[in-house]
Amino acid sequence: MQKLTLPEVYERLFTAYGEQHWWPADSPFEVMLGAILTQNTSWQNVEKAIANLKQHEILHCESVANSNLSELAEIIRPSGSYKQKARYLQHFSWFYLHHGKHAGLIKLPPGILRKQLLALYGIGPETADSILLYALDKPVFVIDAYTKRLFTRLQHVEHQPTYDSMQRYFHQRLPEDLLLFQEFHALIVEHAKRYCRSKPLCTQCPLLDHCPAPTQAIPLARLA
DNA sequence: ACCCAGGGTCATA
DNA sequence: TATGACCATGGG
Repeated sequence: MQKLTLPEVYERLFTAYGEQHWWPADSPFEVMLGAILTQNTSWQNVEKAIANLKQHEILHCESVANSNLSELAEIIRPSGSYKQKARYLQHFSWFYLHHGKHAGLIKLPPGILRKQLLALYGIGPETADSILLYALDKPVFVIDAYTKRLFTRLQHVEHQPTYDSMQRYFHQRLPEDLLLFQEFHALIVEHAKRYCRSKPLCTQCPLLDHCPAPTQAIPLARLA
């Protein structure tokens, strides 16, 4: 059993699952809010929160920035951790309203912009990179718990890799291609949904013959 | 009843 | 630096 290269893994996932059409949203701002709302939360619950925001017609940075905090919290309640996330959304919306949307901040180099995002309350590395990749079209690879689990399992990295080391691994081995980065991460998530702990890897897994212990699930919590 | 979800912050040692 | 508690809804 020899190790698959990253392009080979991508090819297999793409062949198995096809285009994923990420990120599902009507505007870049909706992508940004979705990236915050989906923190440790199923996308199904995020959809409910976004539907509520649309129904109240406040899915704009001016509206969220100026909304009443407790009312905003109730509107996004289905997404869980709703009081925290209401603050996150409002902080981000203020930032985007005053420094992003009309100022030239989003034209800054990705590395500079990434630091600006990371300085915001409620935005960590994965959320920042999701915003950069899917809302602002910057070629930045997104690392999540699924990515860590899969590529630990495929013996590309050691146990408990850090976010930055994992990201460097992908950046060094893949061409800097926006659409590739967008599609690859979406495919990893789709793969994880099909082969998660409750649904062990089976004979239809496109990576089965290169997985050393396919039926042995690694708890996500151990890969944080 | 438990575990998890397209994480992040904060207090503690 | 490295764990652990906490956030909190909804589905399996």
